Amino acid sequence: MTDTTPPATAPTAAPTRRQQLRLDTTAEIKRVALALLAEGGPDAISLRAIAREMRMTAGALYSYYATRDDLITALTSDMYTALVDRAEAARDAHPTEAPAARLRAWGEAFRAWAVDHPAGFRLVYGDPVRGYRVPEGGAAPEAASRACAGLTGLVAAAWPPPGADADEYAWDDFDPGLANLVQEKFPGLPPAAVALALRVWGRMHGLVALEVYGHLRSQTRDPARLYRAELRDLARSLGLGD
Amino acid sequence: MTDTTPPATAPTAAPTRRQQLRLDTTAEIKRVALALLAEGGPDAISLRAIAREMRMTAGALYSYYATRDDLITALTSDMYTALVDRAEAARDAHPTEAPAARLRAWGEAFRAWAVDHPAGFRLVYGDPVRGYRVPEGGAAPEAASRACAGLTGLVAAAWPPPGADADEYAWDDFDPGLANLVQEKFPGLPPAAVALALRVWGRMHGLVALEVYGHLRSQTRDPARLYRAELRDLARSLGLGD
DNA sequence: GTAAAGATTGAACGCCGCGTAGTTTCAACA
DNA sequence: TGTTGAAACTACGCGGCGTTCAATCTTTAC
Repeated sequence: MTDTTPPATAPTAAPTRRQQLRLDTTAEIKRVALALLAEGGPDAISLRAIAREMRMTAGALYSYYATRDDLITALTSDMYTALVDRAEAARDAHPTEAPAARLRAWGEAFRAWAVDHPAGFRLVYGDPVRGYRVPEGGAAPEAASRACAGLTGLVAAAWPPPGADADEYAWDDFDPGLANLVQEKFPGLPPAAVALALRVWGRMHGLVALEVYGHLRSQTRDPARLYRAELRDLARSLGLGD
Repeated sequence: MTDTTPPATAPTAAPTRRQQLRLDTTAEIKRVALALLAEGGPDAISLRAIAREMRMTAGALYSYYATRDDLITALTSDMYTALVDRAEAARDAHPTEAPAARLRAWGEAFRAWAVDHPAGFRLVYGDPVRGYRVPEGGAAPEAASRACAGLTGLVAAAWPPPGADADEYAWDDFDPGLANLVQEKFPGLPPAAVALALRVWGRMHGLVALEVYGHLRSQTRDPARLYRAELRDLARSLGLGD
């Protein structure tokens, strides 16, 4: 019964059973960490708590993540990517001919995700975990670029907006990566569109951040309604019909 | 030389030298805590760190604040009050006849304060310190009400806005305290104005929050310019001339 | 079947936090 | 001058954290 042993000619290509288990455990660590995050906020993510939840010891986790910050970084990337995925999907549920609907869908998805995952929102947009230092590169900046590009696309569909921006912007007013991405995907679009996209981002972010951090709930009982009105106003200000 | 000793008829009214020293120390504790906050963020506020800085021991601080949370509460109130003070002062530097200038001054002051005191901004609007539970009443909610009322006043000066809100709002859609305050200060103003004020708040908050948490600095090199444009747009959307 | 490689343990280290005693210092007051 | 009482100090207790390391168990490979 040993004649069918797979040839060891491709030591790295074969997904060994061991590697599979390793992947599963890695995924479970992240899943547990996210659950802890959702329950107790960013500070609840501790290696010991994760290990406790998984009936392991804290030291064992070091086989999977070299350090706690690496784990946090992975979590942040996952959350950010999930958020952008959801926003893009919501946007793409509407045809290109309905730019207003696409814009509003993006905004509503942004808020819905934040309300569904308040701790994730804090992880991505708020104070990171105590003692955590944000690394330079990685997947999180990539997700941010995706978000900016997506918003710029929504702005591009409405370009030029009615209130013509008298301000002049240059491409090097922005992050080179983002500028290149936009110039490539939307040729002919002026840099002022990126500025407008960032403002749109801020406008979508404001009410959601206030709500997630509990500052709206003590003032009004229906933040969703406020946000809907804000999005309607936003689309209108971009010259997109209702 | 003892005949001029102040009469001890008012034992509680006389600010004893001892009480004075106590007040001074209390103030110094807050000052040191704010310095730590500015340097190391909200999590840097610990009784031990404060005591270290003041060449004291942590236990001694318990003579001044019953618990750490009380100190945090006091700090938050101070910061929030300072923010609203600054916004109100900036607004009042312009005459009532220039509502657009008043609105923009409020917004610019809001951002300027946040950029000057990023840690304070996080303390007020972001994640509070680890393990800290926001108390029910106190000065912080009062400052929030002041902020809302101030914004409502700015909205009232532009009422009704051009894009007539078709939405109907009722007074009990909002916090009773805020509703009463607004009805008292601006009689005749419909509740929809409060909704608009909250949206204005969110709009001012969005870009500032992104900037303070570092999400804007990696995208553009001049957040102030974006914010200025946003405020201009905001005033325009309220029907206030430039 | 056995030996290598990997995964996991358990204990330990060092650090930090909040909060509570009991004791000592020292300035204000009579 | 002696008394008093607040403020500060020392010393704990308790808990949690990230991280390391030798030893042990388990799976894989030959």
